[in-house]
Formats: sequence, structure tokens, C-alpha cells
Amino acid sequence: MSTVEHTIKLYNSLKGQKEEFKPLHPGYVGMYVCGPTVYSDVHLGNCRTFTSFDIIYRYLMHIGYKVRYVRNITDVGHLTDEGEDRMSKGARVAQLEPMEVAQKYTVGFHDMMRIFNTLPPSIEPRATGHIPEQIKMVQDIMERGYGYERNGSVYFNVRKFDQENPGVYGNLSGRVLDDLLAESREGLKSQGEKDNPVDFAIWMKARSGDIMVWESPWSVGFPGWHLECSAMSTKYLGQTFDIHGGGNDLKFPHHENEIAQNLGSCGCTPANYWLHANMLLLNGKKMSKSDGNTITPMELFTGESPFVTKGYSPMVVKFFMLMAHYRSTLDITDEALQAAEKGFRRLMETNSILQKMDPHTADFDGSESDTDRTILRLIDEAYAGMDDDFNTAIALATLNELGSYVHKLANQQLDHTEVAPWVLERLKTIFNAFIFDIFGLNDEADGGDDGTVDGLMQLILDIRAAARAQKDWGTSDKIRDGLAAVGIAVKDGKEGTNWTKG
RNA sequence: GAGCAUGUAGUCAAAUGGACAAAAGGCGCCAGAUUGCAGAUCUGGAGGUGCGGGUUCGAUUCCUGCCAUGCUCUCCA
Repeated sequence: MSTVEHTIKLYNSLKGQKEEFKPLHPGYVGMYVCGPTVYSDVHLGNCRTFTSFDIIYRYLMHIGYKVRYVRNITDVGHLTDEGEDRMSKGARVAQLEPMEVAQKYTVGFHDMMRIFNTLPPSIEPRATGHIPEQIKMVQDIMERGYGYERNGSVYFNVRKFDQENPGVYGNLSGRVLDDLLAESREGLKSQGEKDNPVDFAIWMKARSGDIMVWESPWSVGFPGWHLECSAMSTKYLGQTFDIHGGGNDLKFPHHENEIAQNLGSCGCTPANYWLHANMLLLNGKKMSKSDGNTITPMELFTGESPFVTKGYSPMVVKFFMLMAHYRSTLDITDEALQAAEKGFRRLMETNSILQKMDPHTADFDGSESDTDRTILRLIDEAYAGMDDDFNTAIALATLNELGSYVHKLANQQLDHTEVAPWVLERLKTIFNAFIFDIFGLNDEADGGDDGTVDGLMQLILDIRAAARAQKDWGTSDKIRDGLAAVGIAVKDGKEGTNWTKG
């Protein structure tokens, strides 16, 4: 039984267009997202990808889906440009056990995901914990004739796969196999033991010095990089599932090879919908360690970077990400972050004003005003934005428009009777839902306070109000300036005096 | 070198084959209201579809060339 009333449209990379989302089982969604390779600190770009999919996860749940969200940890098999396992290399460099490296960066990754207030996935499987499943998949692929062994390593026969499944390989990334073959023809001489340069390893025989190795029917070795996602998505979501996500840069070859492996092992397409989050830029350029155009999440938070004039809190960074659509590149600039900081604070304050409002039931005449209709229309627009490929930019813009009604009410520029009690209640519910449940923001300003500060502030502001009543501006301003010095902003309004921290 | 994307005010960014009041929204800027002042808030305003060609009654949107930027591939597991 499905209770989901929303029709979601999402951009399917497989088709290159938006289409209506139809889950395999009504009311349920299976979603797999390629997680990090834990051999170094998490990259800011990864934070965007996982934040984007966290919001997709949250939204699907919000509208009533039961979602199983699987996001893996890759801790073996992903090789560096020099052909060394990334985990092993990390271990060698730091003189640690590979599992120590994996543990260190997995913990760091989890910490960062918590800092960004993302929900943990339903299942977070590790590649090293699924070696038997991966070996089984290699066997299945070989049985179906798409794998061949060379000196203890096993390769996936891309050309044969393409001949028997025309149009599949390259479809996701918009590549033509013949072009790939032609391009790599020059490299024929150095293709090693592969029959064809486009073939890829699904099992690698260990070389001397490799430390992360397992027994297999072919050799002591380790699984190929792309295999773990195929094996683990199959294990936890089934041979065919709804959504597969990841960063845009994984489209080729990683996701293309994943599809080939799944089809090659069981003859079935893995995911119906492929979603790809786009890249983060820094000052209009790609982030790159080699030319110094890069910033880590921690540097962004602390402000210890030449690219920012100050630190920006995790929620500000997250809010900044929400201002763009997940499928667009997003350019990080100091100015844009400052804008996001103000926008975020404003939205949170608007919400806190809204949540304190009482509906005016006493003098409500039961009619529906133009304001009511506008508010309801804007709420629908916010949902319509999210329904249309999770467009957080539209949802956010709509919340801002709704916010101006909140302030008009608070300033008595709009009469309370203009908003029906039930409309106000709905507005309050929707604001909380979008900000906290869907976007996963949190109010950093009121964290960890037991009410002492509230009490103190009340006392101080009472004293100041008394001074102001006497037109004692000296005392009034001394209090305001003193509080400003410790980071508390005092704002006088029609309804009395407000204060905010930060 | 190849494939695929993207290019929207000062800035980040959304949307759209048209007309409407009107190409969202955030930040910045200007003016007014409010205020003891400041802030916040409200109202109003200035400012934009990279360059050229094509399709169309009409193009920011579709096609195409150029330029710029990005991703992937070009060596390999």
C-alpha cells in the first residue's frame, strides 16, 4: 500500500532526460550511492554529493516512501595512477596497517557527515567485508562468458559483452565503444595481459608487496575497483533496484563498468534511475591540489585559507549548496558564502518568529483571503520544486517569499485576520518540515543551551527597556554595544526587542 | 587531441519557444517607510540571458560555428 501522493520527476542519466519516477514496489525505494574510498580526508566535493543524496533520501521519506539507502565504504581495490591500491599506498606512506588507514578515514568521514547533519544510510557495507560476494560475482561473470583469466587475474571482456548486449556499454556516459577502442589502439603495446585495452580487471592477482590480499579460485589477490558496488548493491537491494547515485565523475568508467558487471553476472539491469551530482568549483576553476586551487571542509569552517576572508559554519556551507540544483556545477566564492551566511541566518530567524506566532482564532471570520490563497500557492510551489528533480533552489526561493509574509505579520503590516488559523498552522508545519526534515539544517545559534542564557538575556533586556522608557540612550546603547561585543545582536522592533547570537 | 556538459545583472543562482504587473530567490547597491540612533523588517528602484549565424510569426530557451569554463577519456590497474 502506497501512501505517496507526490509524482516525482527525476533526471535519469541513463536516458539523458527527466522522467517520472516509478518505484519497483509502490511505496518503497531502494537507493544505492557510491561512497568514499577511505584513503585520505574526505574531499569537499564528496560532501556536496553526499549532502545532495541525503536530501533526496530525506525528501523521499518525507513524502511517505520507505527507503532503503545503501552507501558503501570502499576500502580495497581502488588503484592509484601508479597501479597501487589506494589503501595499501596510504598504509605504506603512513606506516600503518591498511585497516588502520581505512578505520581512520572512515571515522573522519562519518564525523564530517555528522557535521553536515546528514542521516546515516540504512546500510553502509564495506568492500573488504564482501570479498566472498565479489568472488561469486566474478564466477558468475565467467560462467556467462564475459570474464577471462590471465595469470591469476580475471578481466571483463567488454567487446564480447557489447556484441551480445548491443548499445549497453557506453550508454550511461554517452560513449561509443568503437571510439574507445580506436582511442586506445595506440596503447595496444602496453595493454599487458588484457585482450583489449577497454577490458577491466574484476580480480587482480597480488604482486609482491601487496598487503591486502585474499584467496580466490584464480590467485591470492584482490577484487577490481568497480566490483564492490555491483556485488553490494545486488546483495542489499536486489539484482534490479530503483535509484543509483554518485558523483558525476564516476559515470565513466566506474558506473559504466558496474552496469556491465551486473548485466554480465545475472543478465539484469541494476538500477532503473541513475542520478549524478555535479562538481564543486572554487572561484570558477576546478579544485585541484596540484595547482593549489583547493580548500578542505575544515579550512572552510575555520577560515584558514587564502580563498576565504573568514570561516563559514557547516550549516552555512550546506545552505550554500541548497541554493543551487544538485545537477549544476556550483562555484564557491567568498562573496557567495557571505551571501549564504546572511540568507541562512535570515531564514532561521524567520522560522523562529513564525513558530512563536499564535493563530488568531478569536476574531477569525472563517473566510479565505487573498493572502491565504497566496500562501497556499507558495507552499504548493515549494513541493512542486522538490518534486521536479529535487530542486532545492526553487524550494528555498519559495520559503523566502513565504518568509516575507511572516515578517509582515510580525510587523503588523499585514493584519492577523488576513491569515486563517489553519493556514498559519500549515505554514508553521511546512517551514519546520523543509528546514529541518528535508534540508537537514539545524539552528547553530541555539545549540547546547539549558535556558540560562535565555533567562539572563530576558533580565538584561528588561533593564534596557526600562532605560529606554526613561530615554536613557546612554545606558541603552551601552548594553547593546556590550552585547554586540560578545556576539549577541539586539534588535528593537515594534513587537519589542529581539536578540540573536552569532 | 576526442566525447559530453555548462555560459543568465556586481556576485551565487532558478526557470522558460511568447503576452501579461514579471527572466525566481539570496547577497550587494540606491531610495522611501519604521527607529532616539543602529540593526532587523516592509515597500519601491537600478542592473542580466558569452559572441556570430540559422530555424520560427516570435529564441535566453531549439540547431549551428566560435570563444571560455568544467567533467571524462587519451598511460594504466
